[in-house]
Amino acid sequence: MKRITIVDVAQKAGVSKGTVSAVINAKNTVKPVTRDHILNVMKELNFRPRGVARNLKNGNQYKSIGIILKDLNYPFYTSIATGVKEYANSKGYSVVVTSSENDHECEKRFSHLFSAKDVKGTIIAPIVEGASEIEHLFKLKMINYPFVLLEDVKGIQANVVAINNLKAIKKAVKYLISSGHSKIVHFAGPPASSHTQERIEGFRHAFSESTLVFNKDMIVPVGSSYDESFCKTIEYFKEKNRENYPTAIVCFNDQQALGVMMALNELHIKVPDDISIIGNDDIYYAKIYPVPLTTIRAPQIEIGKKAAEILIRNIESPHLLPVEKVYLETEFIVRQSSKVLNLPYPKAVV
Amino acid sequence: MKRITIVDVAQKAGVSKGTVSAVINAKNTVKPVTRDHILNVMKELNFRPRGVARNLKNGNQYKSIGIILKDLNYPFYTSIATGVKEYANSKGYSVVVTSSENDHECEKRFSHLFSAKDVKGTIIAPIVEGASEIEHLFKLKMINYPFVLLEDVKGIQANVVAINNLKAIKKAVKYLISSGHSKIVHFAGPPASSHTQERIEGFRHAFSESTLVFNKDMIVPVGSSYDESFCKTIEYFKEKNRENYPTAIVCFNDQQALGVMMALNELHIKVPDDISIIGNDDIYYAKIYPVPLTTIRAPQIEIGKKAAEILIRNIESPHLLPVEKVYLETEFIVRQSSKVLNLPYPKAVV
DNA sequence: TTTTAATATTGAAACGGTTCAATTTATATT
DNA sequence: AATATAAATTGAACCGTTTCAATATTAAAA
Repeated sequence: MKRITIVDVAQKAGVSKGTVSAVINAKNTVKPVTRDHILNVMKELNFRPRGVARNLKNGNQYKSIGIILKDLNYPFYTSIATGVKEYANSKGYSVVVTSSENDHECEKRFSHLFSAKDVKGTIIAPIVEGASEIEHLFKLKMINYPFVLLEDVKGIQANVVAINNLKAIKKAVKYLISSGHSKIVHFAGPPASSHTQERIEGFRHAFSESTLVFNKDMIVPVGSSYDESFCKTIEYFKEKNRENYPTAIVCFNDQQALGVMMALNELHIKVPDDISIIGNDDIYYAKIYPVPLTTIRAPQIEIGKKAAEILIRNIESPHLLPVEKVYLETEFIVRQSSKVLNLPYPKAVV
Repeated sequence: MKRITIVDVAQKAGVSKGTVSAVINAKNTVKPVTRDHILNVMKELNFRPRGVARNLKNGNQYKSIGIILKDLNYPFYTSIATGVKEYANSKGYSVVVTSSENDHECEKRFSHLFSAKDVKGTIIAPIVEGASEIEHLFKLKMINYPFVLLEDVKGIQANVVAINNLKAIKKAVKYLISSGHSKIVHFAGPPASSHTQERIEGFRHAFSESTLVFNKDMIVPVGSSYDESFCKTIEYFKEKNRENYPTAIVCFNDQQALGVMMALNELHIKVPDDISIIGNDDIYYAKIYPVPLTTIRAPQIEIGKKAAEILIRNIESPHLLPVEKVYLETEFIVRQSSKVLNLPYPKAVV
């Protein structure tokens, strides 16, 4: 079926392309009767002017950048998007967001989509699992399309803004150790995620730098979703005697931590009196809970802003810029889900 | 500064446009040495082929639709987006999401952006406050650009998929009344939102259909954010004697309800023993709380799917389709934040 | 070396609008 | 009615790519 163009409208209405164009663009040079007639013909033919064609001549009416997240329903990502938006808007860019839903094909499709739609640059939370395919990133590089990754990807030199997961977890574990915890476990994230590996690594490192010894039973495979974590937690504690309970759990992320806390609530295990819980990310909902969550705050807004800053710098530069890699610091936030067991120097009784 | 085009590259590289184009498109007809040379020139000039121009000839490589939400950080909206995505993906469309952040200018900008970028159609959560401007919607209509609204907007005939707020709240209030509550209040949403008005209206209606009488002290202006609702709740109860406490609060939405519950927790008022709380929306996090929230479930996924269905039907139809308006039913979900005070026919003691 | 086949490159015609100087038509003025 | 002016319409050039038949170049075969 042939696509309806402005020529079809012009023909059927018995006018020139120029006049139809004037109607489309609401110019006031068209005689009302002509205008109405053309409008009618447009409706009859269901003519929809192609944005692409309109913009070819006009150029950059609207400047925009894109973000490809992994999950639109996890507040961590939407907060990053908020940061991106803040910076981008201040520079006159609109931001469009998409989510790959952890699907590699989807990520590829979007990266092409954005470059095809003249979205000037894109911030990508890349799916990196094992030997991940990155030819789509190479394609973007080839056409000098500006992009920034939210996670380092091996095998390609590209801009990155991320946090240091290893260091972050280490800080948390060391805090627990120094507050007298010795039975600490890590509820790990989804096996495919690179974050999972980095956080396990950080957990282990913390032990190697302390007097405690690491053993691999300390790593419990759990996953990141609330439901998974709720179920796995119930299982985990059902199989154990009370004297073998850990005194602290370092969670993969806050969503998991919330699942853990709900499960413990169900099991009548008190947080933080019986067990300390530490989350990761500091999502919005981590505060909205009767026992606010101690967590490792990733500066989500800052990540977004920094990524947007680098992206827009690249977009606006007339010449190709060298690659930048930025790792932002995390902040350990103590709330009420964790507890100091004993201090190195016990408080004197007054 | 002049924009770099494929002609500049061709000239500098001493080849024709066609060859450069072949390189850009990774055709294997180019001699490696030529290819490398052209690639170098592209880098030197920082040449970025314009997607718009590439797509003009190519046509619809990628089909996509857009969504303009009001707030990317409120799970209610992102759940709708998830529904949209499910349907759209099944039909081969990619979905791009934006948020107007309750800013009317932003909404306008995006609606133009999408139509300009050849996003085939858009689902819009319109900002309707007072006599809201809707000329941008008229503009879309004029060019027969397909769109679906997530809220009815007065003054324009357009596709709508929404819920019946009035009916929903009414159902909840009637439930409370029939379970023996008589001191019921409504914590209202942001004054500018049309939802706020509709929900107040529903609240009032429920009374007019019962033996209880409505008075306007039952409507407490609170707002929708967590922080606002936390503070206002503290204030509200600080000013009251215990005997004047309501026995039930119908909240504007779940986020507000969570703020209320946290505040009550702070005030040592027990939910549901002292007060019943009813939310609205049934967002994901309404379940993730030690006292799971009784709420009025808006079928978010379904809303998204239905909107996408109508949108895509319109996109793919060769002729202009008549306007559709769909109102989906809400579901009242009783969890643990509400309590039956006394049944109409008291249970016999066995 | 010539012929043939395979490979690489060219360049003009699209793609579907917008723009704007030139032209035509309508209106107002003398 | 003729002229000047204003309003409406036209149409060719243009935006920056891709496409593909035609051509030029190179490699293989005779």
